Amino acid sequence: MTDTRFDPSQADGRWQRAWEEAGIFHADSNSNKPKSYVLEMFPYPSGRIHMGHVRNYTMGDVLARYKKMRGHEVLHPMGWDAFGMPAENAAMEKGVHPGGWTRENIANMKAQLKRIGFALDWSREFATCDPEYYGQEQSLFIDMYEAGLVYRKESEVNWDPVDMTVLANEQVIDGKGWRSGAEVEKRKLNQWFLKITDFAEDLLDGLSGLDNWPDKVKLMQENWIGKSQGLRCTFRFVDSDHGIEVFTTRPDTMFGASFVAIAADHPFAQAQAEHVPALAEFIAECKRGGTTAAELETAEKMGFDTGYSVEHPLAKHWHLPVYVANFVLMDYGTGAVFGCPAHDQRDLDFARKYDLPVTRVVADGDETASEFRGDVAYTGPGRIVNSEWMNGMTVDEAKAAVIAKAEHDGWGQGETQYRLRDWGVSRQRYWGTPIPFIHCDTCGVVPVPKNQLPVELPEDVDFSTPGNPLLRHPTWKHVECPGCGGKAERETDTLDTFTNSSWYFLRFASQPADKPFDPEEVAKWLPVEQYIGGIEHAILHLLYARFWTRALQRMGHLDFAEPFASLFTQGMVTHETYTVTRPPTNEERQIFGWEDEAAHQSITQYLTPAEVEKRGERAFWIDPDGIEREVEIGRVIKMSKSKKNTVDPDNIIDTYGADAARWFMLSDSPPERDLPWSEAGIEGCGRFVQRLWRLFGQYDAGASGEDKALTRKLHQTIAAVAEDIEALNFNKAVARIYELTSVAEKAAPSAARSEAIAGLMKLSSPMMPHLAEEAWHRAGFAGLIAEAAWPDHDPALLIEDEVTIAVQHMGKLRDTLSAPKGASKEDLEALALASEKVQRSIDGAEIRKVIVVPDRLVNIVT
RNA sequence: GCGGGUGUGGCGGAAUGGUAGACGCCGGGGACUUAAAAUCCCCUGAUCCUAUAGAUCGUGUGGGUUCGAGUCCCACCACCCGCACCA
Repeated sequence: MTDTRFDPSQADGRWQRAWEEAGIFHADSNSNKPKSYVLEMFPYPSGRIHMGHVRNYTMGDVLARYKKMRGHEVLHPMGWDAFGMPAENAAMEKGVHPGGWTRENIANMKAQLKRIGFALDWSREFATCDPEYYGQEQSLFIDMYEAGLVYRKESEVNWDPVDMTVLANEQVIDGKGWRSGAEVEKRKLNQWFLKITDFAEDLLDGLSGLDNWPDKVKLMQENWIGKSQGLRCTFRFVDSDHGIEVFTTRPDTMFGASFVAIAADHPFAQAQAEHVPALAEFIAECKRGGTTAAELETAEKMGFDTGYSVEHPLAKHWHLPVYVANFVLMDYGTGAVFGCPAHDQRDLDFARKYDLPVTRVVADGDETASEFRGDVAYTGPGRIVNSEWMNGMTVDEAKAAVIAKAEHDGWGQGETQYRLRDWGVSRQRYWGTPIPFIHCDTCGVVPVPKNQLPVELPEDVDFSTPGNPLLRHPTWKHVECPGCGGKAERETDTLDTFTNSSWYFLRFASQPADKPFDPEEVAKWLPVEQYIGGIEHAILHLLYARFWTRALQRMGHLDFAEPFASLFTQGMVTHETYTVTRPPTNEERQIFGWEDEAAHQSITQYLTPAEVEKRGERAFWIDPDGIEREVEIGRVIKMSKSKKNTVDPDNIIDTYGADAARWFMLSDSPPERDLPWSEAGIEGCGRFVQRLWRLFGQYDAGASGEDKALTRKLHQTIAAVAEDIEALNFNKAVARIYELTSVAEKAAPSAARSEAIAGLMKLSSPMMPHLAEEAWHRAGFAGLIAEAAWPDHDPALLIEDEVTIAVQHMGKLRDTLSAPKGASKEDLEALALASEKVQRSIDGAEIRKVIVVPDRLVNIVT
């Protein structure tokens, strides 16, 4: 290795070994230093590390290394969210075992992570598919059951009648199973649920204390929990004691009601369907199509008139028709609503379609007419009109009045509802945590005794036939009942993988063999000081983790409620897409049957960045026949296999080294925004690594002499980089380091310059640790820079003594002047008026006002 | 449909209501070299122009508040993300 070029292929591995041998990233829970727990969302072992992982873990790594330099004892662990569907898909497609496939992926990805030089405590590594982990999860699940937080109920799933399996929403494409292509049915199964709704109010309240969470995440969780206050009331069938219970958040619009609508799976609809074939058919129609909220709500509004009528609670003689409607959800409220078309868009769409009355009951400004025109509902505030005794009230007054009347007259009561639903955790799949329960004809549902945990997954499973392998396994499910000793069967559902990620951060802090965690050890590290991950987890994962932590607190396992003190959600790594349009090959013509068709004379395919040669603004591809074709450069979008716009981190590290890749991940884009990957960008980072290396080589311990300007710049940079890293503004810290590098390069040799160079080694070491170690060592410093202290800065040097004053005339910049820091307003005004350029602009006009902002600006108003 | 976000040069972006474009990339010009690579230096928002100077315009669109708006307010447009069995 020569001194003029930094060689990452040698240095990276050498320093990674040095760190490992010195064990400097092992977190010592008995240390009396202040503790920092830095955590990035652990990866699913899909096979290869992708750039999104690199970005995520580089951010956490910079913070972890920085905290260590600031004298903290840092816990920075890594593990594997190892259960999930891709492993079962691989088993079906490639005939491999999900466990073997997963273990192999973990080994590969771990090797990849190690090459990037992350400051991780690998001694705490685990995978959620380890029986030592999921066995403890089973134990916690049983605790939750005993605490009344687990229950079973019927719930609908997507059922593929050909593959005989439950499908995830993402496996349902246009209402059909992704593999079989069969029409997906909705089927009811008895499933396990966690009572997250018990904590709805608590989870909502807790958000206000999360000062270091992004507002957008808190807002999304707030909307997800969806607290609303309203009225639950009964609309009685005409001449009957029975009725339909309705929940509404708009009791103020009750006099505008024109129909009652119930969900397709509402008990009354179900009961009627038994003797009304047309209704049964309508309900079946509603059941076709997807189950996702987006699909339900964008579907065309459809209704079925049951022929029944109900009495309006405020006017018995007033009868409303009862419809079954596809836009009413059984999961929310009571599964029934009253429709007030004038003031709700969905109700209006429905009323117009079925020609129902539309009556205005809230004034839209001066518009009070009872007849409502147009197809846009009025949902704003206003006075109540056309509503008998409520006329003139505000919306809020009317809400309170109706609730009070309902409670007084006994036909309803005020109620708080949440949009949040209980969490269905049953999955009819193999590769997950087995639910530790046993079904006995005599004793019912019985938990597996804790001394029999873990309930391990059987290894000998077969994926060649459809259905859940646990259900089909010849022996696994047959057990003795722990209660009566009779014949019984294991539960064959497994837990949703979100349960695995709902407490892993506790297990990193403490992993005893005989219990899920040791509360005292956990208390030393938790809550996580900084959690970093993708915005896609803003709701589900983060809400479930908050829920588990609260549940564990309620059960006495923990004494805190919030797991993550600070949260940061980073953006995605994106890349251009490349497509080429070419004639089909003979083989393709045969496959698609296009031998003679003129219509199919070309095929458009995606190309990977590696296949494309870029020349300036254009791009080209040599096809298999050696013909060069122009490539169309498409939009910059998230890296994904299907669009082939991915870049493999291993290739980047081979070419540029780990530090260049890390530097790129931190440069330019703010961390919360998307980062567009480009070849030019990584090349620039590679050049900067070498540039720093040359500068570091000029460190001279024997140099003497001052350089006040450089020293000032160094101290300003130390303070700014620290501030930027703590705020996770890595792109700004990077810009600061570029600036100091440029200044130091140009400075003449001096003791101050050597100090600046040594300072730069430290400032850049969290980002480019291998380069920094190598330079530190070459400069003759003892020890590892990873263990060095962050440099101090002198606050006095942060203040400039000369400032530039902008001079404006009517808000437009006319001149800039230099003035001493802290100059008086009078002096600045005089200085500004003395400017020839300013005088030319004023051109003799009368000066009406002069605004002076000390140390910044003078604005002259004429 | 509901919820959340983003929008500034050719590109990524910077800017406590106070000099818009820091820093990086791309591009152009030059130095060094037999040459190339590497490196270094200079220029680089648009338009006008009598060109080392000067003027006008310019932060998605249209309004507003203010001495002064990328930043605050109102309305709109475009794009992206999430929507409960993907992780």
